[in-house]
Amino acid sequence: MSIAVALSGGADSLLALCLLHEQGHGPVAVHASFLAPSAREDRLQEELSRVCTQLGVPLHCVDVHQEFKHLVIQPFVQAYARGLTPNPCSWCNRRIKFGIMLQAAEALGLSRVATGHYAQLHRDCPSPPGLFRGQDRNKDQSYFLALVGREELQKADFPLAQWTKDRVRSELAARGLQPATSRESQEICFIPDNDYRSFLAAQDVSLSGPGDIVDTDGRILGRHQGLHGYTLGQRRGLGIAHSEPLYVLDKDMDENVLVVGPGWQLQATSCRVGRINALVEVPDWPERIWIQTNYRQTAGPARVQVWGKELGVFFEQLRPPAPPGQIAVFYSDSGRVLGGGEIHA
RNA sequence: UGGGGUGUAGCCAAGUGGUAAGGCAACGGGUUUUGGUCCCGUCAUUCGGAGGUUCGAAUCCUUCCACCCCAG
Repeated sequence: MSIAVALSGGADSLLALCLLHEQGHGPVAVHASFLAPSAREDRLQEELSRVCTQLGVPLHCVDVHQEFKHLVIQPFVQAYARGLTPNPCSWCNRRIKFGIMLQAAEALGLSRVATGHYAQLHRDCPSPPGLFRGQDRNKDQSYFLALVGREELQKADFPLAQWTKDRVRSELAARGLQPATSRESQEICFIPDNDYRSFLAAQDVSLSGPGDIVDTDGRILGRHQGLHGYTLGQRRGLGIAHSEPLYVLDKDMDENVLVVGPGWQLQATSCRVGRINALVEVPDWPERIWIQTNYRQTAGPARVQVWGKELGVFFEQLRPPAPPGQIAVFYSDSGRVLGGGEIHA
């Protein structure tokens, strides 16, 4: 009955709040600050307070920056130190938005949490809840929600499921509302200037130093500045003049060597996925599923095999390999999220 | 020191008299709630230096310089 709306400051969650309010759900806005207190955060809260007053909706601000640090930032840093390429947004959705924030909402007597995600939730389907791609395929964010547990998704709500991005702004304008933050949320929210390498260097963690860049024959082509600064499939930043573009093919953490090669060598036939979050029990998955390993990537057909706690995924066609640490999401033909997990080596 | 070769942007490189291709790298921008990818744009008034021939030279001539290879 009572529902919390996770209000970030952006346009999407604001419209989600408006919609629930207008539909008579009597929502309560909950804003969680992920970062340590700052003047910027204070201003944001003032803005949100003003907007909520204008709407006539109560606002609660909760400080989750300690939890965010332990559950998102530190795993992010540790993953990079181990040579992985983490996806903090996916874990944030699981652990913070539909973890800590959901708990905070429940503590306030609210039983559900709505967000501004572009994804659809169907409760009337086999083994509910059914998480589906958003109506706006260009803005679909189901990818980032694939790690959220079934129990938590039962308590979720995505009011923008049927919406398209361009309508959101005009609808807000029609209501005389302006998002508190003008910029869309993009890039890693806890990293200034979008410079994750500098951020890592400032952390209390040991990272590998410079080393050789070699081709698949072992010829030394250049130097790298620490393997954490590179990810599988990366092209830019290698600084190697060659007859054709070179991409990162492998990170050898033991030898501290970066292996590069031309684009045609960047092809994979399979991958291993662990830490599976199954939204549909794996035995109930269709024989042929669609795997997506990046937010903006067309999913490709594949078959899966259960290997203990992992899934072996076999692609029908060659696809670019996904870096270990990234999130693989499995879809059905109809765009239902069957589950997600973390890419292993 | 003889003999041969080469010198075009950060790297590779086309261009042999008609007014400097292309690739890579780099940089800038676009797309994007991760990292990346991808797309678009910018990037030599100048061809090792100096003279000369010519209406006109990176391209021909002279000379100097640098580097490489083979002889010694």
